[in-house]
Amino acid sequence: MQNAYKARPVIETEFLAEYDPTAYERPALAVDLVLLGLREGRPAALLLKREQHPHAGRWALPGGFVGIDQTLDAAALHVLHEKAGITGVHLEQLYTFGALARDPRMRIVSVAYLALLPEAALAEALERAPSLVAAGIEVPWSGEAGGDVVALSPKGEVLPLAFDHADILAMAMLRLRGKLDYSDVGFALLPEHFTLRQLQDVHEAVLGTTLNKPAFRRRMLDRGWLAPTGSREAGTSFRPAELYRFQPSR
Amino acid sequence: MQNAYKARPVIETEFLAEYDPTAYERPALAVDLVLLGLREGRPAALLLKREQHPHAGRWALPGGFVGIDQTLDAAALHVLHEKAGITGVHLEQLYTFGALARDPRMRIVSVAYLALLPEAALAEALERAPSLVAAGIEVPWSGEAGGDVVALSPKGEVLPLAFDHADILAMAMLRLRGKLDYSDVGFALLPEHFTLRQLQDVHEAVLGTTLNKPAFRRRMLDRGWLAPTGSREAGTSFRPAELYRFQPSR
DNA sequence: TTGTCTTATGTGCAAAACGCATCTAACTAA
DNA sequence: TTAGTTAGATGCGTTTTGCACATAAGACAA
Repeated sequence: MQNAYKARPVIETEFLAEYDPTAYERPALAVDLVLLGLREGRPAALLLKREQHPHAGRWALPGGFVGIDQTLDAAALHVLHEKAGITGVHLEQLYTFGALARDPRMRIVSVAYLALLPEAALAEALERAPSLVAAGIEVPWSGEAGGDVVALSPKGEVLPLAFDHADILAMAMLRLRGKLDYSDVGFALLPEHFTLRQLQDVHEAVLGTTLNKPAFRRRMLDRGWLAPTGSREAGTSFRPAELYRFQPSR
Repeated sequence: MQNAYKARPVIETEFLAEYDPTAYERPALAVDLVLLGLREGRPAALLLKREQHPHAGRWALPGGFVGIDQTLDAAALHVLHEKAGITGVHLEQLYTFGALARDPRMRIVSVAYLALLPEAALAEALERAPSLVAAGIEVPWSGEAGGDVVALSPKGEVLPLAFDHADILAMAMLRLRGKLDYSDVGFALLPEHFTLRQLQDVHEAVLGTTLNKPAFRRRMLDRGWLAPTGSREAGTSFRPAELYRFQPSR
């Protein structure tokens, strides 16, 4: 099967490209952002309705091309700023999508990013960019099994997604679920001060499960990431909960 | 701080690019492969010595440009085939590196891939591509802390790495360590039939620690991924171990 | 003032997972 | 037959986890 190679040594067929890569046609390079937050205890992503030709009427992730003098992270920050009007949120690279016919107009390779928006940032984005819609993301698989996701309008209608953006959203949920309980990403969805119940709500919303309260509480407190602020939640008609801050481990 | 945006709605500055993206200069797009296997119980990556201008004399990961009609995975498989002469090994996308001055010649964005080579595939690559060198990878941090890695020649000399390939190697080790005990990637470094000891050796080499034998054995057997073949290891001067096959969970 | 409602927070305990020492099995070589 | 070596199993104390339940702290209404 691979014996055809035994006879001849490996030839560096790329050496021409190494010397004159401009001789080859290049794919266009873009970034697409999953702007993810929580609405009423469920994951929600900010989407734009496409008005123009390819996939007109379908819903797309905010994105943009990568400038020749722009790093990938800078391009993602630029989209965050220009298309959602926000800064200062958690942003991480997700995966790079390079299928040939992702975009029917031309070959575009897209580096997907995941931005995590606390409730305030999500509201701010909706205010600053009125064309954005917070679509509920249904994840019909459990754990890290993977699979499709469905985007729903605030009224509950299924939103058809443009390009391969359903795949990108699925990858975002998969990665977030995978990282949630061994990393500190969960805190990126919370305001600076939060209660243990809010932290548990974040985990339950992302994982799509319910969690045992005393066990969750113990596990989180034992991690050493939570610093009590001394003050308490206000405005409840019952016992107010302690407010904590996220303290990155020393 | 972000109030400057309150006055004006978000403008789609990308719409020109959406219509005529060829008007913008594009970064070149490449793939770089971490070909990782184990040599004498330690991680090893296949590197090429650069003979030409940028970083001449330094050691680089095999890579190549992404063709306009090539998916990213296809480009990675092509490199695997042309530069290492192998096929049929585990290959997964790692991360995309896009720093502005990664390559001094021009702007090149590179999608890094991780290929996991069982011992036979590693030997085959070394035979088919004699310019490849199996460099030992030292990982001087524990767990998933992250940090630098060092490449060593077979004689133990430090090999200076080209471009940002040290970062790519570090990312490869980080990801592999992270995935090792919740996924089935470990089996990608083993032949079809293997003993529990060999499986443990793989885990120990990747993690850079020793593991408790009975606990490891129990954990692996309880996962349901191991199917006993009924036959036993040959050629030992002591009790031969049972050979297992990897059986993806039903 | 007191009792009720509701959620926060703490406790006790059984089940499961894990680390570790140790025991037995199976094979070679002398 | 015996020594040497590693595979594989077992027992047990410790740690982690799941879960039921008890107690604490606030608002509110009678």
